Amino acid sequence: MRRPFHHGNLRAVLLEQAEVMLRDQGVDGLSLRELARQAGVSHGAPRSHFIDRQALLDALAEQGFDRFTDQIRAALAIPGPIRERFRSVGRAYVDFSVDNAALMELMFAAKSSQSSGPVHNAAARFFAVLDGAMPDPPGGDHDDDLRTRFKLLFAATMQGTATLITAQRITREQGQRIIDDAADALRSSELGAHVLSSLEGTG
Amino acid sequence: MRRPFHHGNLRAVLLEQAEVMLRDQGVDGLSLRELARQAGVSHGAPRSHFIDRQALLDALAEQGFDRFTDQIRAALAIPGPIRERFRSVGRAYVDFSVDNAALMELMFAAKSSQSSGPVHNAAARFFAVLDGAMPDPPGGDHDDDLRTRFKLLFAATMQGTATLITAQRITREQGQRIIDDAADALRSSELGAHVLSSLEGTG
DNA sequence: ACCTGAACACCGTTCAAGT
DNA sequence: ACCTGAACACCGTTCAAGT
Repeated sequence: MRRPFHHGNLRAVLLEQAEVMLRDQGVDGLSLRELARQAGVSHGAPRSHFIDRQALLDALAEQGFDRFTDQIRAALAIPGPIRERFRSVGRAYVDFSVDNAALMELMFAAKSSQSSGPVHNAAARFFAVLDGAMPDPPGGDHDDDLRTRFKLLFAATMQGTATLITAQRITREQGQRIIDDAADALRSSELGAHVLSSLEGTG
Repeated sequence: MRRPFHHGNLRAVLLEQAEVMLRDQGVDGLSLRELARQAGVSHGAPRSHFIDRQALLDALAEQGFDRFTDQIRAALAIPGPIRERFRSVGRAYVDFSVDNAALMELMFAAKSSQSSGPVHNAAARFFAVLDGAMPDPPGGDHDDDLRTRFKLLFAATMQGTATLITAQRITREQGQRIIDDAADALRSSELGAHVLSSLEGTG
């Protein structure tokens, strides 16, 4: 029972194994030839599905953004007051980032910050959902600039917390505490007061 | 006038060129053989100064932490009220991180988060100086846990801001705004009130 | 349309040998 | 102590040829 000439499933298998390899060995350890070996095909075979190594990394980044988006969406689905929403999103953001550290590097790499293409679109979808963490106030008389500043401040805190945990400078527990403190500090800040006043009781 | 057998300066030259290469091509583009070529030595020569590629990367990370430390120290040297100190440190942190993005990756890589060795020590010195952004209150009756939480929250915000700029998700100007907003939000927060009350008028 | 396999130009690492 | 240069085992990429 020899393998057929056509694998039939190669692209999916390569992506799946690539993710395992990425997690275990990091980006540097991700080898196309090793991937081909594991899939039982010749080293030239991946070329039919990914034009080069970067194309495979881009596909991983795209997939990563989609999964990340799902996680944030799930966190947003949990009902509760606005403070609880932020904590919930923060937890989801940090957890995903820490559990997929090497993947996050790919996703946020300058290379992947393309101005078009599938990765760009997946990233755009992600940030759109993340924006949903703070729904538009019912009135509509909000200051868009203040809202942006508020959101970016929280996004930066989440991202930084994730980086510090991944770099093993702080523990996961300390990271969780940072998120909680950030949610509190933001709420009680002048910036937060402006932005959140019209949202109280929304979630 | 042929080159002498002993380069005499090879280690320093390799490190210097490696930093240029790191900035221009990223970590992936940093090749020992290319480095040797530029220095006019054989490809085996670097071995006498760096046992392997990672050893050179570690040396770069160590150097990076030392320079980063200097930048933070310079920012702290500027006199002013505590709010201004935080803005100043934040600017320095973000500027260095963005201007040395590839180097920062090395410095914060899990590989470099060693429990001993020169890199670990350089990192420890850095974080000690960063701690100095918030000097011990004169009274001494402060809550150490609250201070730690306060510092980590600000550190996470700086780090996250830098990452978002490097990933080209936000502009440098937006990043600067985040730092300013963070300084304000922290100050007016309950956490900030507890921690900073005994420090007002210190700087 | 998908895969093979040789070929090419790169790597990092090792190590005996030279100065 | 420092450097050379051959050797080895890996890469990614290209491309004619096979099915």
